[in-house]
Amino acid sequence: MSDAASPLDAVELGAYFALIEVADLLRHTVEQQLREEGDLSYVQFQLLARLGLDSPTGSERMTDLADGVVYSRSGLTYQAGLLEKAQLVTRAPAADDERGVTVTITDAGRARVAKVLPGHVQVIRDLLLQPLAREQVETLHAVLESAREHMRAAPPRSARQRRRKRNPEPTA
Amino acid sequence: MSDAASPLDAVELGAYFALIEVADLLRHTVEQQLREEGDLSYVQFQLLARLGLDSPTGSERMTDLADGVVYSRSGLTYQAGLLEKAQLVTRAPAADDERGVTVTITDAGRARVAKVLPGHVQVIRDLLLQPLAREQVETLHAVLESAREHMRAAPPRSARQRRRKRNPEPTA
DNA sequence: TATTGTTATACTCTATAACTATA
DNA sequence: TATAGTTATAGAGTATAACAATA
Repeated sequence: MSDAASPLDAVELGAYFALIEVADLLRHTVEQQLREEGDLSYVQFQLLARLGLDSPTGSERMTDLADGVVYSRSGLTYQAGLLEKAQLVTRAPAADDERGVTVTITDAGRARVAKVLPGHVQVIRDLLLQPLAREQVETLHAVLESAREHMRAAPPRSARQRRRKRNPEPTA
Repeated sequence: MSDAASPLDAVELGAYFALIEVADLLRHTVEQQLREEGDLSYVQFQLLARLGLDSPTGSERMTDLADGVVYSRSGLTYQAGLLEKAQLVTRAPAADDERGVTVTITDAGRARVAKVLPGHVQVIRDLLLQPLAREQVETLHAVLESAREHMRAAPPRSARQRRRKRNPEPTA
């Protein structure tokens, strides 16, 4: 609760900058791969992966789908619209709640994910995992998992109004 | 060199997804903070930080400035233009090479960085560092540093034409 | 009244290609 | 010929606010 924010030391700063750069570089490369091999943006891939790999039914409500992928509702509507236009998902009124919309992945959607996945994995391996010892991957996992849990639990300290909480990733 | 890409195991996948989500969440929060407290985008902040905190002279060539921050030359021109319009940097022909342009941070630019830095540090602390033990921060740093080094050295395997190599962060 | 989702709109950012000028 | 940087342009994505429909 000190209000004189002490500067970060070299290790803290290094961890932060390395995190940002590594993630940025990785994401940029993955985005290219997804675009070239599957004509998908990263967000679109995430949505398809949630539906195709995570959901047992291949369906999810818009609201649930938004969690962890998008920061605004209209953003999800936009992306879902693109996926629908590309025939990769369908949208239909939710069975139980007339206000809701259920998004369902199509066979073409599943095929698209399958088409893109090997290349995706390859990028992650080549770019991120390759130089790391197994033990390092394990610590990386553990530490980032702590951070993630904390971030999900702690909404921005600065009392910003909550937007969308973000949630689990595909368990592929 | 196996061409049948074996899938990633749970730990590898977890490390990847956690990395993406943590970085995304952190970046999103930092971007809000920078926008609100300093009317800066993250890229603009990075550029100012390079000039103000890294460079002894407060000046850098466009090309050097691009490294590590931006993926296209026109993108840098655009951002530098915004910073110049906001009086945070100046642009002038390079002394030695008539083709080049030297970007220099102004006093107002330095002031802007100073204004924004405490809040920036606070976000990183609260959101990323707070739940981690010192030892975890150290391993995180070490592991990500390996990954970063590897990424910088290894251009996209898939033989993509090189865009811009990316480089060091502010040593603030 | 609160929630779900869409629409309209405006804006920011990015990238490609064509171009100018200097090395 | 190659490099530095800009410009024109076009497209993708995001967010806010207003709105309609249902709970």
